[in-house]
Amino acid sequence: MINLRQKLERQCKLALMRAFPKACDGGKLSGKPINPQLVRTNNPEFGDYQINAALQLTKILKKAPRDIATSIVTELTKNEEFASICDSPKIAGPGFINLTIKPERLIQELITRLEDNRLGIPLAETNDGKRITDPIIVDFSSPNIAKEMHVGHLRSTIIGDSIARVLEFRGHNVLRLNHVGDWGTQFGMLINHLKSVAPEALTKANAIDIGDLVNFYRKSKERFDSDNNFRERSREEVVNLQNGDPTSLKAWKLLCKQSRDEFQKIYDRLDVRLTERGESFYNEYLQDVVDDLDALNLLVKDDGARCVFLEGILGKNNKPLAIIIQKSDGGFNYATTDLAAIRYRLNPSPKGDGACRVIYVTDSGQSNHFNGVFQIADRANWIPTGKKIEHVPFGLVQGEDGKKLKTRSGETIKLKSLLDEAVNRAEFDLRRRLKEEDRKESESFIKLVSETVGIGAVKYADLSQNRITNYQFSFDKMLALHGNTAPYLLYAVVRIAGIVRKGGSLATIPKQLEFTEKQEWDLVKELLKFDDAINDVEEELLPNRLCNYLYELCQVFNRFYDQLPVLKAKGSSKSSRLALCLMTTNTLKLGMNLLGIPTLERM
RNA sequence: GGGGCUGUAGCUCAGCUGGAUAGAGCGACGGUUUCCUAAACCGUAGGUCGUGGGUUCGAGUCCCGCCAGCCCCGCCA
Repeated sequence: MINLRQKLERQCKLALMRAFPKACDGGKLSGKPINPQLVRTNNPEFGDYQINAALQLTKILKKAPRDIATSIVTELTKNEEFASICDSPKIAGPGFINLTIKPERLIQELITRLEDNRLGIPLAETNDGKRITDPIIVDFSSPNIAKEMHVGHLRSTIIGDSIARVLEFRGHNVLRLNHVGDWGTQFGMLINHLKSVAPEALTKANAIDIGDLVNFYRKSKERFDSDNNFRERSREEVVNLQNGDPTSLKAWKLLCKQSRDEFQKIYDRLDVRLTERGESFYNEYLQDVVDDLDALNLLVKDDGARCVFLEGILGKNNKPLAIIIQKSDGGFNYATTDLAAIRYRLNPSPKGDGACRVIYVTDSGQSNHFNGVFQIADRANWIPTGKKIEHVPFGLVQGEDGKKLKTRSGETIKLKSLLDEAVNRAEFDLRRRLKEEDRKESESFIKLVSETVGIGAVKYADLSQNRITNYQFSFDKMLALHGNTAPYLLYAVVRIAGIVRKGGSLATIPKQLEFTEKQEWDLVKELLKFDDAINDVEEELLPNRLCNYLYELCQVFNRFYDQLPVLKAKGSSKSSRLALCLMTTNTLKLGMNLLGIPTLERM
């Protein structure tokens, strides 16, 4: 209820200014404007919102908090707009002012949203009411070429996608960038190996399918580690590639294409859309980074390498921490690439993306790195005022033993096999249930439900946890039918679809809604919190806020569903309850969609 | 040695500009189905919010110290 809340906030400020004009003027002068401290209550018995300002003002005003509260309430009730939104405010406890939204106002709000295909979520605008056109970049997923996607890419891909979806829905122009590792020293050995095992691939088109890239990578690494001659030729190959040698370039492109095709299978399955723009894209901008930092006198030669020493961050020996921009052999490394990327992304078109906000979704192990790089970009004045670059870190994926997730033999878990297992388990569970309930379903139904539940469970388990902390991966927990899981949420949607199948129509929205039961009002109020949840995700980039909301909505809905009949209700009660079902299913479908999880009609 | 993150019920986790009695789920114990998918709902038990200070009318939340765990720390990304 962002709009109602904003109106209330305005009325509260007005009331404060009228009740205590001197103190408010003083607050303005001192740069600390007096805030009504309007917050949502945590307990329904205190109404919907509460004003906490009275307690804080006791010192400034030298009055008892309840007296201050009385003065605020007096001013509030004089105001017509306030009176049209809230019942008369109540002073409670040491000086809280409890506000309750009028039921007719809640119904009005609900009807507005029922008729709005955006469910009351506004499009993002600037302060003066214009649409925001500058893109927001979300940099996520970022696997390495010639390697398979593994569990380490899971969180970035899922969290990044959800953040991008929420921003897109709010109307932002979102550029989803896949900053793949497609450059660097490892390509020397890969190209070298390719040339020796499949030279025909470099002369004919589509001559070869490398097939198992992981195996290919492993074999070339083995040779690199054991064969001096091979190692030497690999180093030369890196130079060839960087100098733009056509054959090396062709080999490189071939490897990239192979990887890209493999990645795409996973992205298709996860329904994640990405624009590939690998590290190599920034090659031509690297030298400028060095030159410009040098011109700004930020570069220092140390031990043969050219570095920027960070301010306020000490490394070993109590010396400022150095970030290497150019290696002693003249090569660049990842800090250089990231700096070039920052410049390109923030530079206006056509020399850049002209982004207003750049979001990096990577594991928290890179926090130090981004801290350093952002500081350098800032000191070089490469971040125009009003533009934001932010690291969105997330914790490790751990097994149920609390250690980094590995296979039993200690290897990294492939993303594909992880998804397969989730889907297989969902299928097994579904078949068992069908048998128990003596239901017959087609194979295509079983496949669809298993895939949706399995993949949805993996995504939801990840998203529903605060991303900052490490995340304990458990198939049993994510696929559980109870608790804060994808199956529980999916089931609520299915229940509503069941009502429709049994003769309830959600097609027409009644002009008048009538609610008499507590369970109905609880659901109304919960439904109206959706915009707050979306707002939270956009501001704090925490998708778990949306998950928590959807979960709570399901709990409130299930209580309603369990305790009140819908189809057997009479007259306006039936149509009003159907309207609640419609709003609930619309909210769940949209909410799940913003998490990247499709819903089902039956399961 | 330096830096970052985390520490909340037996377990996994929420806790939104500091606000009233710290919330879920799992697990445990007990109850509910002639009724829209019981894949649900209701109830009981379970917490000195790592620890010691400080700020505040008020601290799980902010500041400082300490303890524990995880991660990172110049020529890989």
